[in-house]
Amino acid sequence: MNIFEHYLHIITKLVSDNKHDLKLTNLKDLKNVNLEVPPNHFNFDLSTNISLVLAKSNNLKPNDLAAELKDLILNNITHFYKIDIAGPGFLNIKLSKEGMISNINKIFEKKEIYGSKKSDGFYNIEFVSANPTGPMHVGHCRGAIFGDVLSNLLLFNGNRVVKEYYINDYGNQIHNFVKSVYLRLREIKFNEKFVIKENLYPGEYIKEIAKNIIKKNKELNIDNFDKSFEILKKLSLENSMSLIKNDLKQLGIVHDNFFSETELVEKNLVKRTVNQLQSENYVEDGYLDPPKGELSENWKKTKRLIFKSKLFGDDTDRALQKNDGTWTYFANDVAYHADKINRKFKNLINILGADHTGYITRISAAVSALSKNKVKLNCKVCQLVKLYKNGKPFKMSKRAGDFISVQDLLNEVNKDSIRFMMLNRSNDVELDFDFDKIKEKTKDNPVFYVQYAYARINSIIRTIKRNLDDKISINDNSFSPNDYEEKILRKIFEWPKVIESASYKFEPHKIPFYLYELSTLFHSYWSKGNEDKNFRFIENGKIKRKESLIFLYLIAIVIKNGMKILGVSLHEKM
RNA sequence: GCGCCGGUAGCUUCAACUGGAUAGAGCGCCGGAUUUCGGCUCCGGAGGUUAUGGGUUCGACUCCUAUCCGGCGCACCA
Repeated sequence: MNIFEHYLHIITKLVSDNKHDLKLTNLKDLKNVNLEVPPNHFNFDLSTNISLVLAKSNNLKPNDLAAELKDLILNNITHFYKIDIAGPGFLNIKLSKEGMISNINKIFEKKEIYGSKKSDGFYNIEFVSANPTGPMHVGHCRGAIFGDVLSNLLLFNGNRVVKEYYINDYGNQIHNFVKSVYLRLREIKFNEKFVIKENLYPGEYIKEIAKNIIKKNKELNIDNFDKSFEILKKLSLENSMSLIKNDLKQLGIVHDNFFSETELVEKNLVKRTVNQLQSENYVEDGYLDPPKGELSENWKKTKRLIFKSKLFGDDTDRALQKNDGTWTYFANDVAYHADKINRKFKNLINILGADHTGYITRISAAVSALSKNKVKLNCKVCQLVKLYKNGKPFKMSKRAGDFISVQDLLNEVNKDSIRFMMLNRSNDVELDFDFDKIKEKTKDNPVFYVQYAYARINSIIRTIKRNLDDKISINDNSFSPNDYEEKILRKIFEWPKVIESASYKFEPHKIPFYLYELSTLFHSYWSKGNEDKNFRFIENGKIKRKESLIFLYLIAIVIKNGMKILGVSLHEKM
């Protein structure tokens, strides 16, 4: 239920039914007509550019057409009671009491699904996919939360969504990781000193993993690295994945599916995918262009299988094989995406960190080639997070090899604050994450501010001995909102629009922004009661005006729906 | 050098509903309210050539183009 869509449909139908009277011969631009929120100072509920759009294609003066449309609309739509013509020919519309009541009652019926828009997409969202070589660090956090909330958003609209984690458990990094565990094991068992060398993982957590492995596998033979590699790999990965899953869990994130790169290779999916592309002439045995940047001395022109991603707008073709003939990371990833396509997803979304931007074109090219342009891959990039504490950049002064982990973050601030703040900015811009601000109980801390609004509402509801779950509706026409309530109502009506635009553009940050604005309106209304006793909600333990009760319920519904999508908890008391 | 992202008020903060009206918030600054249903809350004010030049049109922060500044990326790594 979106009143903008609803009335737009009614208005355009009305106009096209009356096109002769209006002397409209050309209605092809009707699809460009929109119904929006008018700028604040106009004090109207709806605004449409219909006369501007239609005047142009019909050679009429916008203001003349506007005058005729105004009468037509007012005479036919009982939910509207006043229309002004503004600026070059905008129609600003005010809802009638009947219109308000009808829409408010619909919200009370919808309740926890108010704002959702019925869709039937089938999405695969791949996010986090942190290398399984240790616990998660801050860099993963933003993308993790972004992916999770985007999933919630799409689910809210009724889509089917699979949240997926691609485990990069193959290749050199894993080899180095397992080697590090191996050396730590020997350190424990044979007292051999662990020497930090290039490519080895020095972090303390490796010791923990090693201890863990020993504890559970007393008989484990570690005389020879190559011989025990496979079993060690398995044990090490189990450990690191459980670290990661624990981090995710504490952030409130649960994936539906973990997809292993090793399995992909073992099941021969890479070879099959490459064959498929080869038969369609997208893969050939050839030579790569030299690298574009500084010429490296290591670069040699050698023949190998390459994917012709230039055909899909990439600036160079991409290698599928390394010098030694094994598959590149990219080749495996292409196979992985082929598998996603085979699983019949209609929409693929990858959430990436800023350092993977350069990868987007080639993997998108691969998806286009594999699906014959039928499946769309959307890559959303999360920019860097900069941590601040006491006004200064926050760095952990631990010894080399350690980094700021998700655990470090969770030791400072709770999951709710992290989630809200990580989303309180567009994914396209760098984000400053300020520890001090998040702990404040002030308006500066958006999480607190929104949660506080909800707690205040609950306080009132408690005082008058009602419950937010009570059924409520408007049953008579004496309903008469004041100025504050009209503003709040407009904001409430905007909610479905926020959801639509957030899900259409994959921009969940619009939700925290919106909730903050809604909370501002509420706190402002509340404070009016300090100034002027007439604006207090309660007198002698009873609600004074039934209108205010309606609005408290409306705000609570929307805050609740919004925070549920964000995965941030609310409290009745704080 | 090439590619991607960004450049909006004094600001190491950002919004602007996929081309609409007088470009909005926050911080800071100036002024005011408040012995409360629930606490650092509220109201008002000043502050702008949207990085710069050109173009597209009834209309541009938004699209095109050139330039400048900042970030990230440019492997046979993952």
